[in-house]
Amino acid sequence: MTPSAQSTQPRRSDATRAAILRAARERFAADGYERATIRAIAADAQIDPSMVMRYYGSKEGLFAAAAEFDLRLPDLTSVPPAQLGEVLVRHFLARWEGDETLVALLRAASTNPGAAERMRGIFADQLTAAVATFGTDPALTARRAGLVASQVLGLAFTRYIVRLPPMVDTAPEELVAWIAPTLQRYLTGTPPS
Amino acid sequence: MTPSAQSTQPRRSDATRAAILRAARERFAADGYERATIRAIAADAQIDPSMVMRYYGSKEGLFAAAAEFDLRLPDLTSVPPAQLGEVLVRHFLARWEGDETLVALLRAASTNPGAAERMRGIFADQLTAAVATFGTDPALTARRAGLVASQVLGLAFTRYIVRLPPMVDTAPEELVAWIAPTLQRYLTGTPPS
DNA sequence: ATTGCATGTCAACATCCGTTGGCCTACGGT
DNA sequence: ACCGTAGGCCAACGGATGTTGACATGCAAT
Repeated sequence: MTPSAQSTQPRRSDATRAAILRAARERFAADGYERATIRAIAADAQIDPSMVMRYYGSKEGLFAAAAEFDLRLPDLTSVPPAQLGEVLVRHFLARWEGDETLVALLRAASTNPGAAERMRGIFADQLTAAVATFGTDPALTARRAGLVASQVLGLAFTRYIVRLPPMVDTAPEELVAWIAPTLQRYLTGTPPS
Repeated sequence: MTPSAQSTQPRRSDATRAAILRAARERFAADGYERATIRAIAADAQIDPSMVMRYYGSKEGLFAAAAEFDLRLPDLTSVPPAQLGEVLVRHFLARWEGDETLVALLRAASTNPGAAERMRGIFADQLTAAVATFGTDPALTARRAGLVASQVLGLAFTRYIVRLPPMVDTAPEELVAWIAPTLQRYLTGTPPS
């Protein structure tokens, strides 16, 4: 422990590590897991492919590091219950437009089992936990969270992956207006008979 | 034209072609486009990889043949307007469970541009056409169809690809009950301000 | 100044992939 | 019975990919 008494002293290669991670996220988001090659990522980051192996061990390890993600869901207990749906869609849409990590994860989850597992974790843990904070019936929270995930992921899939023209061209605010009632019902609606 | 006067006389290799196509659909559905190798498909069909090339030209050509698909949407004009949503979810769910072609297309669409293009065609053409048969405002039909696609594809993505536990465990009838009102509103609901 | 270690480069290996061309076999029309 | 041709198999090529190891370089502590 030489200069600063931090638990992890800053390494000289941090810039390189960050460049690799940034390039990896771009490539994974644009091409998916298998088409995104280590060589292409290294070229983008202007370093040698072997550095990727040194710092992240393997392609799987690189993806695991690049796909680290937090939904950053707001505290739903401080949201008026009638606006839960609207708040959620707006949050997801903003989170998706601002960070390509989720697109990378979404693309990779279709073919890579590890990515699917990670996606399952994110939505089963973070989203379910958020729904549980205000839910009444614990037996239904998982199902409500799953339904919300189905609509939110469907929105992302059609807008960012398949790029269905109507979903790409529609303004975010209009999407929010259409989809918010759906999430609202999934979250607080009475379950069907 | 020996026996029957059909325009395309049956070839002796039809059984092989069908075996290849069946194996291809399975592999594409299970592994996605890039992980599904021609060698593995040929092994499943118990033939030589070169036969795939002879009959389908290339891997792209094989996929194009294996991903041929028709949604077989029912005639929506003969459906009571209040039940449009329910009829549609039920139809999609049945179509998805009964034919793995759609799963193959869905998986491949994440990474393969051609598959995404095909998916765009299916939903932009077939679904939009079906919605247009009863729609009142032509300017809105594309958007309504896109919203329906977002929920339906999200359902498929979470249930068959990511395999989110709540979406996998829930019975089809209960999913129909939850999701039908969503499609109903996307199809016939009044647009937001 | 010298040593040690992190950083980076270069070349190569082993494997797998899509694809190709040559060759054998057996059916079907004559 | 004969022969053309379609069906099928085998071996190989060219290229790409993940991964590895040996070797250079430069910073930092002694």
